[in-house]
Amino acid sequence: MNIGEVAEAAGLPAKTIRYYEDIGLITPLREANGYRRFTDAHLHKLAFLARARGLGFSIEQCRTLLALYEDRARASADVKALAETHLAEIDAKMAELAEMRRVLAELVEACAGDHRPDCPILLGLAQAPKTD
Amino acid sequence: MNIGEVAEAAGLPAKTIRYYEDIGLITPLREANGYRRFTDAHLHKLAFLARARGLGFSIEQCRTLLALYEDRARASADVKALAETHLAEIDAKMAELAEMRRVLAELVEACAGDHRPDCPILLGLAQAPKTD
DNA sequence: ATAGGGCTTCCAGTTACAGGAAGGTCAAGG
DNA sequence: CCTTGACCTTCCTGTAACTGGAAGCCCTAT
Repeated sequence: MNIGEVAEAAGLPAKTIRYYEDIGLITPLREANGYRRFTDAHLHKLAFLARARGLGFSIEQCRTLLALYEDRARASADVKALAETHLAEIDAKMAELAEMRRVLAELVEACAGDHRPDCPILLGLAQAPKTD
Repeated sequence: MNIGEVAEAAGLPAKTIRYYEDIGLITPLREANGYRRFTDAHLHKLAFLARARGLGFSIEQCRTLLALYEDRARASADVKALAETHLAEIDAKMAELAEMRRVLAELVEACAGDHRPDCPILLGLAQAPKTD
């Protein structure tokens, strides 16, 4: 397969696949004309990466996951630990967003949103957060 | 005030304040020796920025908020519209994270996490997401 | 005179790509 | 045979919002 075909099949932009090669995540073969050639195994790996990225794993985490995936002697505990780390990261981000949302929603609700200049949102940003 | 003092007071790293000057968010005065000098008004602006950033507004949104803040003739509707846009962004991110979390948690739960290599997490990444 | 702490500018690195330029390759059509 | 268009290649730049570090000036205290 050429890069276009594998990109389509893996659901990744060709640009991204070239980038993954750059950083050593995959190593496609090369045709005589310089074109990259991908095997089914490459496609499989790319699809794996696409899904791992889709779950929010960082590139480095994906690199580790891929290594574990290809290590027949891995312990599932290592995979689980990595996944739990990431789960905790997700939870931390969600909590941060939820707190932002809470404060922002409160300000938005207090704002009339009309032609007048008085605005509780700007006031809220200008003043120290009230300790409620 | 010098940059160290205002950084402390605004709760922003000095580096960040220099960066904000670079991109034109604030324009401190300068002493004869080249040191930046900040007034109370500058501090006020920086604290405003710190809080807006803390709520997740982008730098460009902060720029707009600051302009609205300083425009006596603003309409609160404009502020509210911006805040609501950002609220929607937050909601979108939270939904994305929640979906990641859902799928990932499911995989983690299915994984024994022991010394054996069998791992539902890796299987889940390797296979097309099941349509449940 | 020197030691320290704070200040300056400038450059590089971070994450995970995306956009675009300049140019080679290949199959089909005229 | 030539051209056209769709692919492909590499290389360079830009993104967001800083952070870290180097080299060097400024000021105060000892």
